[in-house]
Amino acid sequence: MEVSSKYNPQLIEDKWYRHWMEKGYFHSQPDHRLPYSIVIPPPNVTGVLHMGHMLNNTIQDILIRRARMKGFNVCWVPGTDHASIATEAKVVELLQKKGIEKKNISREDFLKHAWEWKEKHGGIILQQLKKLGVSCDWERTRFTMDEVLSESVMAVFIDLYNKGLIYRGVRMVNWDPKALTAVSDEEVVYQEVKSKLYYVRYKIEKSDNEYITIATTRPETILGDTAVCVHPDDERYTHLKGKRVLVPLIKRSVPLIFDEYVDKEFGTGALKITPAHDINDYQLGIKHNLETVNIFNDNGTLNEDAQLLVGVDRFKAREAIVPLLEKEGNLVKIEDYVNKVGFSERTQEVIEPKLSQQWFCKMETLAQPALKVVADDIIQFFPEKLKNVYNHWMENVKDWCISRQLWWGHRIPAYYLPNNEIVVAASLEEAFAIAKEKYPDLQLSINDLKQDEDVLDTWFSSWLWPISVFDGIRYPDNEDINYYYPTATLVTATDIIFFWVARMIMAGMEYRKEIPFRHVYFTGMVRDKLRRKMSKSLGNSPDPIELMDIYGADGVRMGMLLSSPAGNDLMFDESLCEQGRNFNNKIWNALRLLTTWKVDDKIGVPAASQTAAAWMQSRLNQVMSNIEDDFSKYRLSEALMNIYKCIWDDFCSTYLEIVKPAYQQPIDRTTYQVTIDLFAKLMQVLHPFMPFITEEVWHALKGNDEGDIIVSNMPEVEEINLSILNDFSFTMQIVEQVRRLRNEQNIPPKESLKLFVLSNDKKTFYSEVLIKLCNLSELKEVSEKVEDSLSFIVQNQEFFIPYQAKIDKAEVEQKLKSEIDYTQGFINAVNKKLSNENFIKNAPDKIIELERKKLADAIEKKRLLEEKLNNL
RNA sequence: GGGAGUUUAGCUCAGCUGGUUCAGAGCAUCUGCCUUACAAGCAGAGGGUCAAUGGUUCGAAUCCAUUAACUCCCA
Repeated sequence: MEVSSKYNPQLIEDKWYRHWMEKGYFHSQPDHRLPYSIVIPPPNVTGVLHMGHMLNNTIQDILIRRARMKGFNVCWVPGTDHASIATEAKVVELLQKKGIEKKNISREDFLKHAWEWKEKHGGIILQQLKKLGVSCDWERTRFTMDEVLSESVMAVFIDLYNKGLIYRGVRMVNWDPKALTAVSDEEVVYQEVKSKLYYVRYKIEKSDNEYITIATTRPETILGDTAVCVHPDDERYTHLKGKRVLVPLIKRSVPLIFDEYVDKEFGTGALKITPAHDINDYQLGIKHNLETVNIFNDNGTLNEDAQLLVGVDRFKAREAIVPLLEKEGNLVKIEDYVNKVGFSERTQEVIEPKLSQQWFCKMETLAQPALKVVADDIIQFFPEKLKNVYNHWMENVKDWCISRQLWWGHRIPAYYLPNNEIVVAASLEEAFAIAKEKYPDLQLSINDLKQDEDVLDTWFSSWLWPISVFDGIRYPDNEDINYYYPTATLVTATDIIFFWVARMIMAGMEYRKEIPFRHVYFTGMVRDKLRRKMSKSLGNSPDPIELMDIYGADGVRMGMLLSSPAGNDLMFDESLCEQGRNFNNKIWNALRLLTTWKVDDKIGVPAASQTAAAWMQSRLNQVMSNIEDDFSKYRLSEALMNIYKCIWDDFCSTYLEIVKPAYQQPIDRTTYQVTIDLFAKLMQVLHPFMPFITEEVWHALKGNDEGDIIVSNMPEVEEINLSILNDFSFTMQIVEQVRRLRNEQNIPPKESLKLFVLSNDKKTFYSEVLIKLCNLSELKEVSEKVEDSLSFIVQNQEFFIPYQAKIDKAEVEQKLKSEIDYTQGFINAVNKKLSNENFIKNAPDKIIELERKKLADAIEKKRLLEEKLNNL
């Protein structure tokens, strides 16, 4: 049969994915086996597949497939989250294109459009993931707004409210004037921007012509100033104690206050205070009992209370106020300045600190158990260093603003009564029943109850994910949750350690009294090779689907994994995928070689093949044992590199070259079978990394009767014969020397050579392997040096190849001399060490013994080199 | 401003509780090969003052201190 010399992934990947699905291998039900479960970090319904998902899901699939082959009952739950802000923004935009304004339609109509959008676009990313080969249990696909998950969110809200852990209050929140909603502290991204520092003078009230000059980056907020503050120790201002100042333009009289909060060195040492529009000012306002003047509308324009520039956008106002101040003569100067400004992660809009009524979740009591399980290593982080980050946040945790002024999401189950009391309940009817009982005098009708207009932060559903996907909130004792929880490993990105990981742990401890996962594997950020984040706007992110078309899913999986230790950013480069593709091709060609072999039952096993098989078996076991260790430490790229080298170098370049029969010659039955078994085992070890090609090769090797590799049993580590490994490695060192000399002397591989060994205290090597790999016509021991030959030394054993060499005597002499020098230097160093009394006294015997052996070996080596030099 | 982390070959990274010739791997580079599985390949080679300085030690890439550069988190 003619098989292409180039591997073509297109032909097989879809086929095997369909096959696995048809066989139902991805689906899991609780049974007697040990469970191994993972919940996917739910991608956002607005998203399309990007390189971060590729990395994250490749890792999960590797863990899942390996666990499956190790006999666990494996369950990987896929799903998506509803992404309040992002989705609402998309839907608003879509409606705008159709000429519909959100404010002109009802909540119900808006939600209809949103659901429509979700049904149409929400599943794209999961479909795309299938091409990558992910073995998720698709029958369990969940969405954070599914009925089960929504009811879970409601139940948790009500429960926490009843426990007093959820409250409503006026706080300074991060307001997104574009999305018209509050966002949490974690959703604010601080970035350095070039701005200006404006120096403005405020007149001292009841003085003739005395002023105090402040510095500010936000002159438009002057209109909301209710104080000016200086440091109590600042001598420049002590004489102003008890005075009041006049706010420019509006001439509002405000107190001059003294507080240590002020940095004397910054600007003029005098700070204007706007409690409604800055978090620090707000706190000072409370402390000093200041008035609060809110000058902004929700959309960031100035309101009536600003008195000036009413209706003007805050950034326009910043420009517009300058000439006004100038005209009034109170603008002292303007300087260039760089400061950090908070942007909304979702809309990129500059965040406006704003006082508003919001719902909060108290964190402190929830944080305690969550801190402890990580501190005690009941949950382990990979890499461990992220424990620090986690602890630091948890120890300083602030209450979580959980309300969002949006429609798409879980509507807060709080109902307001005409007397301004609040009832929290799962439904209007329940709330009504409670209200009636609580306030019988009110004569309530159900229409008197008004539900809160806001929805909950998306993370308020995500933090329940490991429980709610198994319906463990509504039915805490159901079979699924009891079996699959806690999950094995969470694979996620470092940047959502607070958003998500920390809160999931809190929710787990609160609602299951148990951790949600044992291990957390943090992936880094996928960057381009210039270390820039991959982003749509930079256009530096390759399209994953296209990549898989070019290199195959297996190739891309390898590319993702090659250089991504846990927690490290991954500098992605397409050439990594190319390496993956090349590896696939290598495997493919090894398979092609096997298919060309004719088996002859009559021939015996050649000695070289027997040796090669024994060695390869030990070697494979050694590699598998290393991989076992790698996995226990989540060193996945190391594990992949180990199997990569084992297949390419050990199996293909060495083993196959030894057992390969001469051209058109048959192979013996035993070697053939051993080779197939070895190859199949290698495929099993590789399968979690490269599911498609390994399934294909497995079937080509074993036919279809032995089942599929995906559900085969991962081979166990068996005996590792170290003496075979050592002797073989010595043998290969000899092979390398012979090849090197061939290279140097331009001796073609087809020309056979003789090799003579000087028989002194000889080390064991495999002559049959030497004969085959070096193309030797003769290999024998000699008692004396061989004249007219090429010679080399391996581990103090001298070898000769009779050959009329074209040798540059001077060059060889030079080389030998420098090697002798190096060896002498080494001898001196070891001697010095050994003659040091303190070394002999303090070092362990084992080390001293080693040093003595090093010395003896080096002396012998030097003797041989000198001999060689003399013989030239 | 507070905290954490990183710095080893051209690139991306290993190097555990100091001790084998410990300075490693993959890729890239160079040289020679279309050797009947594979040029997406084969064989071989070169390449590093382990960021800098000082200290501890018989012995430091590894431990400590200081400095520098970069990265991230928090305010």
